[in-house]
Formats: sequence, structure tokens, C-alpha cells
Amino acid sequence: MNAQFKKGVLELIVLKSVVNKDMYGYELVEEVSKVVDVNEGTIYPLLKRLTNDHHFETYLKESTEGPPRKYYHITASGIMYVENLEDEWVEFANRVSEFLKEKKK
Amino acid sequence: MNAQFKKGVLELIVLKSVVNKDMYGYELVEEVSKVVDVNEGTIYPLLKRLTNDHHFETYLKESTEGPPRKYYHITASGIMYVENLEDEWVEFANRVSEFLKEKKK
DNA sequence: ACACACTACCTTACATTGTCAAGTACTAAA
DNA sequence: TTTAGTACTTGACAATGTAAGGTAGTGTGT
Repeated sequence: MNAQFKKGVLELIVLKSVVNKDMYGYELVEEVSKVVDVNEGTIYPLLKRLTNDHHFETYLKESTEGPPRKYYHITASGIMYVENLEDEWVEFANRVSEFLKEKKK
Repeated sequence: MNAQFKKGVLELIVLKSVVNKDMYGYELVEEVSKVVDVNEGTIYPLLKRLTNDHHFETYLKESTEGPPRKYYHITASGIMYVENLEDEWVEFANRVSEFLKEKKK
């Protein structure tokens, strides 16, 4: 899978995943992997960035299946950010699709 | 416009543009700009990369409107490469669109 | 003749983001 | 007690787009 295509889009997928319910990192790796190939080394730094930018708040919770989980909760700022990001993606993808369709004629 | 979304996609747009007819750099900057914002500093290094990878061959041609133009012609290798890249992009964009649609429910 | 705008190309320093590989540590099953 | 699965972290690296600057040819207006 082309690594470049994912740039910026993984952020969108992670944010959208967390909008509905708080999730922890390892869970997100699996969730995002259903859409596009991704590995831990990509997701954890991304979560840290989004937290530093105040789009996420975090809290720890014990687990019976391993070490404590760090849960991510989206903030009001995160909500605004993801809505804007989604609009941008849709607009971008549509423009590219239109271009490719034109070229096919 | 989100700079990250463009990663890899500009390459696709440039390649697709040159499939039909040979084009020169400055012309490509304007062509690609119709689809997504882009500047010269992005396109010229990209053209060089694709030429180094033997996806393009180049030749110079005089112009009455300014300095000589460097034309880019796609090679057989370039054709194969762009077809594969387009398939990957379509597959990728569909997966992301599906995911976003799911989240909307 | 001179300045300016437009065409056309190139390059360097930089920022961002994804990959790979390694490491830490807890729980449970073989 | 070794192994597998869960869970988080980090550092060195690669790829690609951006910004800003430079060089040079052609044509227009003053």
C-alpha cells in the first residue's frame, strides 16, 4: 500500500473513530487497520501529536488483559478540527476523482 | 489546502497529464494547479525524480515566448507505473470513503 | 535604452508524517 | 518458566511537499 497516500488521512481516520466513543491506542491500531494498513509506530506518535494540540484528552484505566490502557477522549477543539478535516478530504478526493474521470475520456 | 493529502497524489496527477501528450514543466504547474494548489518548487523536483526513475524521457525545444522548454515524454515503464498508481489511489480513496460513510450512520 | 512583466527552469533549507525496529511491562496459558 | 498476547513508547530514517530565492529569455511601455 502506497505510504504517501496515507499522509494526513490516518489522522482523519483516528479522529473520526474517537468521535463516537473513547478508545485506547492499541484498540485504535486495530480499528484503523481495518481501513488501511498501519502499524503501532505510526499511531502512537499521532495520538501524542493530537493530544499536544488539545484535540484529545487522556486518562488511564486498568485492564484485566494486560497493562493499563490510555484512553483518548475528543475535545470540543477536536470536534471542530475533525469536521473541517473531513470536509477538506472529501473536497480533495472529489477533485482528484473528477480529474481522473476527465482523463479517461 | 491540506498539504499532507497531496503526498503521492501530485505524482499521479502529473503522470496522468503526460500520458496523452508531452508537456513541459511550467505547463504542468498550471495543469496540476487546476486540480489542486501547487507551486513550482514541488513540480520541478518531482519531474526530476520521475525522470531519474526512467518513467519520463526529456528533450528541449525552443520557444518564442521565453527560454527553451524541457518537454517530458512518458516511457513504457511510466505507463505501467501510472496505471498501477491509479488503481492504488482509487482503492485507497474508496476505502476511506466507505469508512467515513459508515461513521455517518 | 531601461524597467517591468511574463515565461521557464532550478535549487536549498525546512516541516511533516509514516515506517521499521527495538524495548518495556503486564497477564494468562502451556 | 517460557511463550503469546496485550499495551505503550521511542529513535533513526525515508519520502514528499513548501517557501523562498536565483538565473535567464522575450516582449511591452516609457
